[in-house]
Amino acid sequence: MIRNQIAEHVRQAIAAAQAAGALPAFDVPAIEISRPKDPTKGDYATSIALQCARAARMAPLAIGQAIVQHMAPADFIGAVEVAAPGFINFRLSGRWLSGLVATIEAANGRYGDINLGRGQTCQVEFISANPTGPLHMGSARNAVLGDTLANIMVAAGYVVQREYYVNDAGTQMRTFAETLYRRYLQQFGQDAPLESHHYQGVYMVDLAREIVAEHGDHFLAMPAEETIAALSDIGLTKILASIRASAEKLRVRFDRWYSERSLYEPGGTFEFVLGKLREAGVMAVRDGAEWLLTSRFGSDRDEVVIRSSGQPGYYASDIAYHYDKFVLRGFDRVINVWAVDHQNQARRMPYLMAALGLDPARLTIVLYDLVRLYRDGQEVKLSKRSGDIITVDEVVDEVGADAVRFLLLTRSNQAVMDFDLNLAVAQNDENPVYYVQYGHARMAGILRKAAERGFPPEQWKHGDLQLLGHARELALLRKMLDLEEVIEHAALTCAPHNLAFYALDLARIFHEFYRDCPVISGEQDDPALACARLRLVAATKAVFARVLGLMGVNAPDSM
RNA sequence: GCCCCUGUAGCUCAGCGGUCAGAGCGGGUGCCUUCUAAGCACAAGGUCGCAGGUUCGAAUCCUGCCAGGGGUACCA
Repeated sequence: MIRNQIAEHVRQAIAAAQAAGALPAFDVPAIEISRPKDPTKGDYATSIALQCARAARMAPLAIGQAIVQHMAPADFIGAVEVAAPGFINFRLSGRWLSGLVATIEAANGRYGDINLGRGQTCQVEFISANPTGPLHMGSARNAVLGDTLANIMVAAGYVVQREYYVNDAGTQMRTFAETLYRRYLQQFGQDAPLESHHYQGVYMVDLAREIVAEHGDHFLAMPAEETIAALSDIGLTKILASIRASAEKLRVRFDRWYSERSLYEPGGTFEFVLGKLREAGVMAVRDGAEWLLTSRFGSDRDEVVIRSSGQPGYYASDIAYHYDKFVLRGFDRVINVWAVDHQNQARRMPYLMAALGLDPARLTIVLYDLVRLYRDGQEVKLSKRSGDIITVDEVVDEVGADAVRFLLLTRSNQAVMDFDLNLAVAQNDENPVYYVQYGHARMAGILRKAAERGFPPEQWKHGDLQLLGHARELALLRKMLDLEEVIEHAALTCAPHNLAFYALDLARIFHEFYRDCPVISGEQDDPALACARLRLVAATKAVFARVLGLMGVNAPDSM
């Protein structure tokens, strides 16, 4: 990354200045290179002179001058300036910048890849919605965040596994089965009213109807408990199939669907981990329940693992599941994407990790806020219980996966998102996804037209990049140069929305270029420039395709 | 009560310690015989919730307050 090269260059300049006596000896802090907000200041800047002023007992400006005077020339540096109150501003050379096109070409569609992860394994667990009904829009946000984050981690050099944790154990599953049982009986005219805690949604009626169609009255003759158990399995299979289909509509696929219930098989993970924790002496029986003593690891409370009823609590699953992730399967890192209503649980996970003897830093919980759906200015309420739900399928069918994915990525994770169905479906310039896709389509159009007019790729692929020097061309190059840093930042902060805003920026800069720099309409005047610009356009197209690809959004060649 | 998140242009939101506060949309004015006008240009629009503090420097960090949302179970 060029930023690191500049930092190293500055470090050497300081050492040289100190060796020459232009600067006194002092410990040099880590040199941070930032991007000035104001592009007229330069491409990169460092405040190192300001930071060293006290240690060096010199005025920041004088320090800056001394550093710059002892800086070796480098091909990537176009200009260096010291600016008040003590910044050193760098401008990249046009020659070096235009060479970025060749770098992008050589990357073969993978420009932007970095080696932050160094091949470590990273599991991203996301959606993991209770398998008791169709996916709603909150889960869609989870799906898009998790899937995009997984893509980002791959680009950042991790080996990634995508997992859906199926909550097929516990009370919500029991409630689901009871509901299904009653809906099944109702299909045969029996009086089996739902209670308030049951799932009221009409999809449960549809499910019961489907089961009647496939199995008839077969279950009526069986004892209730047996029927409930059977319906539980059948219903779970069907719901999971529908969740899988909904996820695929959003272009989300999992490497593994992990069953919570499997943790509790005899001799399974839960038993094993519980034994280990008891052995380690971090379990205690109190009030008839068995607790994990997380207070020993910094928590303000202990957690119930086995309830006084003898049933494991939800913390039990977390313990076994995360032991499985880190110890049995050996992931170096794990990212869980959870909705904010799990914030309390999220806060306790580090203590659980510590109790398991694992470094809490290996687990990252990404919390995201609610999605509020609006249609015609009115909020559309979501509730699985009441049955008044807007499903992912309905929204994707209405607005398309591209718009859903892009819009869900235009908000930072921890911000409540108002999802405007009218905006999403709008096939016009109000919808930012088209602004970006249109940029890609225009590039494809240029390349297509170029081929028609006697400029096929073999004609321009060796075009002279040194001819690129127009302000719009350089602006485009600078933006493309940012991609590695954007991916790094997105990976470090688990913030996929950075990609959406990057794509929007890149599109704007491309559209400006498009207007001011005709690529092939002026080729009769300067075919060499046309060739250079065609290379630039092809590289830009590749960058657009890459960013949109990371977001799971299509990059159309025409619109 | 305590904890977490959010409060930035008319609207929806980026930016989260640096050198004149940004984008998209909406509203105003221009630009299509020339690579797709789903575009571009120009102008307009902001006490970065409020008050203190830290710092050479704060929208960004700290404290307090105000407003909105979420969380605080032997539910998941």
